[in-house]
Amino acid sequence: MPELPEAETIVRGLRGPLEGALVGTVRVIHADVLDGEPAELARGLEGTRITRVGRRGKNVVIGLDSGLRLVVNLGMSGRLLWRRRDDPSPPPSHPAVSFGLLRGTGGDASSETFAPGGDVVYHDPRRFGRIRLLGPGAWRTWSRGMGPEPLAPGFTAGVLAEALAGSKSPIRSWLLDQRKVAGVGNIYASEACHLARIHPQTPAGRIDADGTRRLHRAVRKVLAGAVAAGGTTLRDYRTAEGWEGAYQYALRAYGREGLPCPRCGEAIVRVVFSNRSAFYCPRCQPEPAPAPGTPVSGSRPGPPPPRGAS
DNA sequence: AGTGTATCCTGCAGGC
DNA sequence: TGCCTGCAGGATACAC
Repeated sequence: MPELPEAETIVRGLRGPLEGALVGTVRVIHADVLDGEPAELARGLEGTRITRVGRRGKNVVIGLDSGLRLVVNLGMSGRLLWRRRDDPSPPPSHPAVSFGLLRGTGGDASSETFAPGGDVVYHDPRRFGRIRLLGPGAWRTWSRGMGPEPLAPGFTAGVLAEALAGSKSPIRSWLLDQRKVAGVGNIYASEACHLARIHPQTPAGRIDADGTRRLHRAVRKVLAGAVAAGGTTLRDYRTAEGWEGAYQYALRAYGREGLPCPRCGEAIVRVVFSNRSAFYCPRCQPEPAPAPGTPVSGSRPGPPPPRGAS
């Protein structure tokens, strides 16, 4: 579910209430979302101070004054909700983990007093999400295993071109690989390909220089636009405050099978590969030219050529 | 290096 | 209304 824009929106909503607060009691309702043991999580969190809330790819990262980081991957249906103590709305229906927060109420550093401020609730009906507590070394290893942040200044068209080179993977699948670029999921992969006028099954390494520039611009424009809209709510996603995003109204291709392409009016097509749907416009995003040596599509020349014939 | 399949789960929409 | 099937924003392991 949540991709980079959704994680970013959640992070922005959590910063105010979380940064500077002390973690109170940790409750684990469904231990299967944890990487470790519930007691381990409680030991690592309780009594520590949250120093900053950030993001890496699709993951929400909560930094603690102990040097540990709580890394939350929301999977398909995860939500990270902030609930004030006096929130009258019904509690989340599928809490998996929650922890209370204590806020300073005054006094100097040695006599500071704290009061309960509310709860952070990790809600996840399908429980595909993962919560892990990483020390500095494990964090570095984990973060280095992930590709560049597509909205960071360092992610240039040149960087993208270099990463694409040599890959035979369809560009939609390539974009979903978190080791290549961090944070792109199935919605924004389809959207970026549409905006860049690149067929989702184009081999990544065969996108030319102009196509690479278009794709680079498209990835950033789509992600930044979705961040500005507060993310895309199709069903599960909510902000930290429980609100829906608005980018679903701006989608150009994803989920729009049979509807007109906003650019040319042709009906959007859905194709399934690598077990996931991709949506594209067959007119704006033409089939990639066949690789050199590939027989022309449609001609079935009977028996394949003998081995070594080429 | 790639692809397809299965797996982890629940909820929801659609067909009958 | 109930039952069934298929589908869903992710990540990973496996066989080929």
